[in-house]
Amino acid sequence: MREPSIPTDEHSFRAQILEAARAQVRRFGEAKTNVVDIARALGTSHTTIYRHFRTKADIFDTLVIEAMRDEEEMARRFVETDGPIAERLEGMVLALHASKRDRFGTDPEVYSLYRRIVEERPEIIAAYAVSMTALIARILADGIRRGEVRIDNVEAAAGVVRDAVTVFVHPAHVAAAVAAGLPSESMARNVVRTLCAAFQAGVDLA
Amino acid sequence: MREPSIPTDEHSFRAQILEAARAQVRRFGEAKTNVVDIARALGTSHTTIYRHFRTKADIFDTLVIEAMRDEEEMARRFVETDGPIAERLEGMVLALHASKRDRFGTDPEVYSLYRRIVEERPEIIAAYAVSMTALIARILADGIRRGEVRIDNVEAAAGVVRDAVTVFVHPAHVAAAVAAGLPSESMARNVVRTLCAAFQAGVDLA
DNA sequence: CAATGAACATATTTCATATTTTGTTCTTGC
DNA sequence: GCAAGAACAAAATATGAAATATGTTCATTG
Repeated sequence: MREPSIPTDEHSFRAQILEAARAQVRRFGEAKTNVVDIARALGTSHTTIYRHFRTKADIFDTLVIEAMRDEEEMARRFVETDGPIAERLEGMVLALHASKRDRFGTDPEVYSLYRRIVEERPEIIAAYAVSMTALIARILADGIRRGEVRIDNVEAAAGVVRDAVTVFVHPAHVAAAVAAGLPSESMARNVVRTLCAAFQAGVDLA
Repeated sequence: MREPSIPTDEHSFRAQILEAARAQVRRFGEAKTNVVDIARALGTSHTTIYRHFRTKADIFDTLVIEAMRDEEEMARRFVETDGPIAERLEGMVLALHASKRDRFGTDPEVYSLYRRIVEERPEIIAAYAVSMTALIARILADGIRRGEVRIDNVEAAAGVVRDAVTVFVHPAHVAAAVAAGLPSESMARNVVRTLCAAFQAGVDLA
């Protein structure tokens, strides 16, 4: 047990490093962010940083993984809510989209760090996809229980939702859609409604 | 009228340049492909190339635009075929996916040129999206005529199909899916089936 | 003793300069 | 006269030395 007054307790100091790194990226961009500067911003030396993170890349990876966990948490709220699954799925997809759009608008530098890492670290996005598919599956299972939908293969149906809405949630697409001024919200709503209509009518999936 | 024996007739020479450029990219990659080398491969000087293309970027853009036109042509075959629209849409999406997967496998260097240009030239992909949406709309309209589906807003429905299958057709995603060894074909089939089930049951779209 | 920072080796980036490439213009030869 | 190439200016890129950043080791200090 460490003294609680010392703010360099393991977890909170890690969090401080991550926050400092994010602030640095936000203000100067990823390219101009180095470990020494992150350390200086915290009033320490870079060696100390390396006692908490293996490499600089590890810091950035953790930043992105945490952001994804936040998104999962946000998505989970729609799993744990009551109500028609059409509304919950729509809410979930729109929330995820809005969150990306927001990040892109308010923190472009941090967002482009996310984009780069998502692009070159497939295992991170694969894990995210697995979690998200599980959350969608839980909503769909609720729909079956509530008698709202008829689905013979919940796993496959969840995969369908995940794939069909990827274009509204994937960082690269969101950035492109914002730049192009597309009405992503209504496009996403249409897709989710169509999927739900299918599930209400019943689909046989492989 | 030029002499038919001379192979440097306007259209065919443009085509030759494009072919030489593609071959150069295929063998040495985009980075090591320059206009002088393309010219040398054709036994001419680079000045001659510039009489047919405004810039080097123009050559590459044309290469990509032609590839997209080929894809449109391929997709158009499914518009002009008879049969249940579920089969035609599925065939179209799987064909587009297979075509990308194929290019990626056999011509990785050329494929990565496509990817780069698609990423940084939104207007090219926007035009592609418009054409593709129109083709999808024609298939859906056929479905209405044949009494297979009930759709109040064909344009919106075509947009839904376009967005939902983007993940199986977009170069970046196809590359990632191949690398990850995902069963894209069956995933795509499931999405298309779900969409068709919805259209058969009837959907109201904004 | 346990955490920190100074000192260090290695990798990466930067910066100035040389070289290549792009795109244009002018000349040559048919 | 007109298509093609030589010659050229401007832009981009390669090169190599200097500077900076990353990651490790080890001595220090509280």
